[in-house]
Amino acid sequence: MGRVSDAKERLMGAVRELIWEGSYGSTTIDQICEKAGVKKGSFYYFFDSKADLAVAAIDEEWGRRRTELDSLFSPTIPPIERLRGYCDYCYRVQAEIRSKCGCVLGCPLFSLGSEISTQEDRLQKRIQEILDQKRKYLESAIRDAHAAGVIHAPDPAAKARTLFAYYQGLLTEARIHDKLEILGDAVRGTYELLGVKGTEPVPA
Amino acid sequence: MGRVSDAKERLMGAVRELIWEGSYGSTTIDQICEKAGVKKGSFYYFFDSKADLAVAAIDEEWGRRRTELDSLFSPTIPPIERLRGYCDYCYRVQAEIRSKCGCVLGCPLFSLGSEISTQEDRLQKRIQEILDQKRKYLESAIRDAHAAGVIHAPDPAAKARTLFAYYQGLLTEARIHDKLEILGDAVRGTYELLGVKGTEPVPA
DNA sequence: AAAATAGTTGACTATTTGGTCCACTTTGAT
DNA sequence: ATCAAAGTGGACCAAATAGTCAACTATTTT
Repeated sequence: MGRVSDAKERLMGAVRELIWEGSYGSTTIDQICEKAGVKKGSFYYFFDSKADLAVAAIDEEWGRRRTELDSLFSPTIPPIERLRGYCDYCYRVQAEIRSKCGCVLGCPLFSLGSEISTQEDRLQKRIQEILDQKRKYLESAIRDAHAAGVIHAPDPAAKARTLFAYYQGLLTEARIHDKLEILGDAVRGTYELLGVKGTEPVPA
Repeated sequence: MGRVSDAKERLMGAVRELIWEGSYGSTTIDQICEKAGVKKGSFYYFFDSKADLAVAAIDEEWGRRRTELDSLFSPTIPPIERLRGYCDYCYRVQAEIRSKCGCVLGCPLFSLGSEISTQEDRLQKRIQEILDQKRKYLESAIRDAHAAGVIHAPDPAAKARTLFAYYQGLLTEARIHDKLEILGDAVRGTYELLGVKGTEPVPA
């Protein structure tokens, strides 16, 4: 089968880091190659373009994230607990990245999706799909919470869209302001938004 | 006083459009000059760099937006009405841009801020400041609403952060998915998030 | 061991890009 | 009318960038 190599994986890792820490537009193929320790010839042996690499890199990463989310959103966990656990998870991820890179970086998919929304069609499509899948986790937790009578959410899909927008907004604000504390509001915001019973304002 | 020119303004307009329609990283100085109908020599006569131009362009635009927001958030308007009016305004702006450019483009500041968060310090600072100012409109409407007894929000700053994150999340989703309808949820989301009385779920 | 497969390398090209320079032109003020 | 300030044009440069290619090397299969 000829010689084997992990250059492909190194390239995917490199582009992920560079885009997340900087931006898609500001990362060059030369930079990616240097970070991955791979020559340009090899880059073009594996990929056709930066966009092509980005798609592969995102897919690979999503595979990993998905299993983490599967366990965070396990139906064995009470639905509101799942959301709380997800908030904690996001906080932990950002805290980790900050201690490693010195910056809060937010959600790589959301930032990238926003950046290239009018360019790179293939990449954009993939990002949309993955974000849609992520929203499903929230939707199902919300539906279960409604079924359990913990919240009132007759339209779980709509609620999930709202909650998802809020989460992504928070993460992006955390990136823009480089402030981890911003994410500290996530759980409270979730409860407010869903009107979780027991934490509601005292009715007037 | 020598000759006068609007080349400076044309450059600011051009960079705003290019960044909004594409991204900061993908717009080049040559492109900006071409769109503005200005030669590079003149560009560098007025500005030191792309980042320098971007700061000026943002400031200029913010001056205009601010007066619009001032009237949308006039204290003479009932607070919840202000928020509803703002949602409508956002929708109109996006609908307009879509019919002009063919795409929903979201909030230029938020997208830009997310893109360059780890680069271009001066620009980033300015974006943070303006976003902070925008949040103040929400904060004051929320405070007034609380005072009027229309909502329960003992910490208006916190509520404003939550609502702002939600709005920005929605706008960015609208950009990412190029879907205007996403913004149709804004008013409902606002009411849910603030627990506006009269639209609350029936208590169990 | 040979052959086929898989991956590497670095030198190379063409283009784009940011940035400079300065002679030139237009305009308002005197 | 003239002079200085304000702005323009475009040639020019160096560096960065995307992308190509053919010769080379390492590994597995037969």
